Amino acid sequence: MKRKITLKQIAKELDVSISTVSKALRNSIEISEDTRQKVQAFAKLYNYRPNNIALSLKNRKTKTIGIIIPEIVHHFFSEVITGIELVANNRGYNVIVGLSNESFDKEVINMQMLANGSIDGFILSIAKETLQQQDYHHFTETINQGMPIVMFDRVVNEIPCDKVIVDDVEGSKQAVEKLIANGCKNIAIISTKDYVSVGKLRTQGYLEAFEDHKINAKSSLILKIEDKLMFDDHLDKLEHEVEQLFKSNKSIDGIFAVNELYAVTAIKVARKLGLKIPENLQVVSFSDGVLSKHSTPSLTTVSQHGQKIGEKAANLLINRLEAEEVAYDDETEEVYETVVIETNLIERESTK
Amino acid sequence: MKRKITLKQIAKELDVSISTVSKALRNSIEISEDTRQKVQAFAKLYNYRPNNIALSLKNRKTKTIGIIIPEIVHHFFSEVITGIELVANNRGYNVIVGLSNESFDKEVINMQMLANGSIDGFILSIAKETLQQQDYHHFTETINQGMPIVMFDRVVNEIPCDKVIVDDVEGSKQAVEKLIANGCKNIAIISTKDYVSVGKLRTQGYLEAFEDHKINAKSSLILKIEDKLMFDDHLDKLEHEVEQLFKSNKSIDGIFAVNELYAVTAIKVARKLGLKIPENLQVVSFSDGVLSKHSTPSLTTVSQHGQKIGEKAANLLINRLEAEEVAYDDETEEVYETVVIETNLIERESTK
DNA sequence: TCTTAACACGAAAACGTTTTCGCAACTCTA
DNA sequence: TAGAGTTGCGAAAACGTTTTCGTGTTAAGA
Repeated sequence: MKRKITLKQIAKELDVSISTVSKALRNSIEISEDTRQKVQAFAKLYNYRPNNIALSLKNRKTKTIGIIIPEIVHHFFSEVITGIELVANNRGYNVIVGLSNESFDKEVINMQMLANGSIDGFILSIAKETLQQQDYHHFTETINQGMPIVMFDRVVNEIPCDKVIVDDVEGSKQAVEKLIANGCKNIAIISTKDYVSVGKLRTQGYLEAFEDHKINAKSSLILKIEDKLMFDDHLDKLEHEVEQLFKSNKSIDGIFAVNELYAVTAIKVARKLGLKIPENLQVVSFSDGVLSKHSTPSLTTVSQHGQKIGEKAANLLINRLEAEEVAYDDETEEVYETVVIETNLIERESTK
Repeated sequence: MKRKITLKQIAKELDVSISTVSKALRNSIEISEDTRQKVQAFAKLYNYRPNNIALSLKNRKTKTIGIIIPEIVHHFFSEVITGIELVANNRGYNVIVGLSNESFDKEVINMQMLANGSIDGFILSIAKETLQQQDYHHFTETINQGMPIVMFDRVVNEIPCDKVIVDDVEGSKQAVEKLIANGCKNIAIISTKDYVSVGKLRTQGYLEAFEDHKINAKSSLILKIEDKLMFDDHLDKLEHEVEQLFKSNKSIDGIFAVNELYAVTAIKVARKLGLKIPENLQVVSFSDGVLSKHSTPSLTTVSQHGQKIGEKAANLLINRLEAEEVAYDDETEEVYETVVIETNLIERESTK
C-alpha cells in the first residue's frame, strides 16, 4: 500500500526543489524542457494528483457546495439534488449533503459543521420546524460571514439571498382550473395546515381559481391535514379524515391534492365508496413523482421540475461564488434574485 | 461582512502568540487561568471556530465520507443515504455525494475527484456500465492507495473490501414460496437481463424455490427485460412485453417481479386483461418503496431495509477508518467482512 | 574582458491549525 | 542565596500546495 505521493517526495527523488516540481507540472516556461519532461514522466508514473485539501487551504475556497434539505427519501428533493450535482460537477464542484430531518437543531448543527471552511456556499430548503419557530439567525449569520446561500422551494423572504421557487399559487390555480374546465362543480382541496408554506400557497391558488370563476369556496370542501399524517403509521388516520370529507360532501366531483400521497389516498377512499375515476371523480395532484406516473389510474399532476430547480440553484450559487472573486469593490450593495420555475400540468388518467 | 476570524487574528488582538491562543481554547493546563479566560471570552465574542480545512490538512484526514451511487432519484438509494448520513453525523463525519448515472466514466471521474484528499473513504454501489465492462481498476487503485471502500448492494467479489448486501437469492425464494404456499400453480418471474447482478440473483432465488418444491421451471414463464425499459419513455414497450407474457401463458396465477415498477406494470396489464388481484393473480415484488405502499392494490414486497444497509455500511467504514489510526503494524493482512442484511416479506393486498 | 540579458532553478512565504520543545521568570527548599 | 523545580508562554515545524522573488550560471554584445 503506497500512500499518495506528494510534491515533496517527487522533489526528493528527482533531486530538485519543490517549486521546480510544481512549476514543471504546470508547464511553466521557467522550467527547461528537460526537467519538465523528467518531472512529468515521474509524476505520471506515480500517478500524482495535487492534494485537494492543501489547495483548498491555499486558495481559501473548497469548490464544494453544501446542501441542507429536510429529507432525501422524497422524489422532489432527490430530483433537486440530481440537478445540483449535475451542474456542480460540470462546473468543477463537489456536493456535500446534510439532512435536517425537518428539525431546527439538526439544521443549525449541520450548517455549523459545514460553515467552518468545508464549503463555499449553501443550497438549502428550510426545515418545517424552523419555519414554525421562525428563527432564522443561522441563515443571517452564515450570510454575514460572507458565505452565500441559495434557498429553494421552502424559502423565507426576510433573508437576503437568491431563491428558486415554483409558483405554487399559479400552479395550483391551473390545476383547479383544469378541473373546472372539465366540468367539476364541487371541487375539494386536500391540503396541509397553513404553517407549511406550500400548503398555504397551494390553498391560495385553489381559492384564486374559484374567485376568477366566480365560484364560492365552501370551507367544508377545504381539508387541512396535520402534517404528521404523512408518516406511514398515520396512514389510517389520513384515510379516515379523507373518508369523512367524502361522506359529509356527497357531491364532490373533483379533488385537488397538494401532494401525491393525498391524491392516491383520496382515490383509494373514493373507490371504496364506489366512485369511479375519472367518471365520477377527477383528481389532480401537485408534485409529479413516481406515484403519479405509475399508480393506477395514473395521476394528472402539476410538475415542479425538481431537477430544473436544482440546476438553477446551483448556477445561481456558483455564479455568485465566481463573481465574488473579481469583485474588488466589496461595498457594492448585493442584489439578490428570485427565480420562479414554471410548473406545468401533466394530464393523465385521473382526469377526463 | 466580517470574514471568519482565525487564531492569528485573535493572537494579534490579544497580543499573545498563536500557540497560546490555541492552547487556551483547548483548555491546556500550560496556560494560566487568566489568559485562558481572556482568550475564551474573546473567541466566543467573535464566534471563533477552527477552520476545518486547516485541520484536515494537519490531521491528514477529513472526517468526510464519499458516496458514489448510480442515481439518487430512487427510493432504495435515498434510503441508503439516509442511513449513511445518520450514523456519519452521529460519529462526526460529513457525507459527500457523487452520482455515476450508471456510467463507467462518470464513476471513475467522480472517484478521482474525491480521492485526492477530499475524503477518508468511499461507500459505493457499482454502476451498471461498470458491471458490464467488468473494469474495476479504479476500485483497486483507490484501495491500494490506502483508502478504504465499502460496497453495498451491487458488489463484486474480486475487490477486497467490506461489503453490505441483501440476500437477493433468499429474499426472492421466500417471495416465491409465499406464492406457492398461497396456492399459485403457474408463477412467472419478471426480471432483468442477467448482467444486472440483482436480476440474476433474484432469478436464481425463483428457481431455487421451484427446485425445493419439486416444481419444474418453464422458460416461457421467465421474462427478462432489457434494463433500459425502466426509463419512462420505454414504458409502453415494457407493458407490451408483459402483455405478451400473459397472453402466451393464460394460466399464470402468480407473478414475482424483481422491482416495483415491473410489479405495478404487471398488475396494470393483468387488470386490462380482466384479471382480478389477488383473486386470479397474486403479485409479489422486490424492494419496498413508495409504490408498494401506496399504489392500489398495495404490493406484497420483499423489503431490503435500505436505511439499515446504509447504517451498516457507514459503521463498517468508520470503524475501519478509526482502527487504522491505532494500527502501528501496517503489515497485518487486512480481513474484510461481508454483511448480509436480512430481507423480510411485507404482506399487503396483492397476495391472498 | 566586462556588462547585460536570458535562462533555470531554489528559498521562502502563505493558507490555519496543533504540538513539541525551549526558555525565561518565578517560587521553593536547604 | 544558590540550586532545583515549577509556571506560563513563544518559536518553529508540519500538513501540501502555489507563487513571488532572488540568484547563480551561461550566452551574447560591446
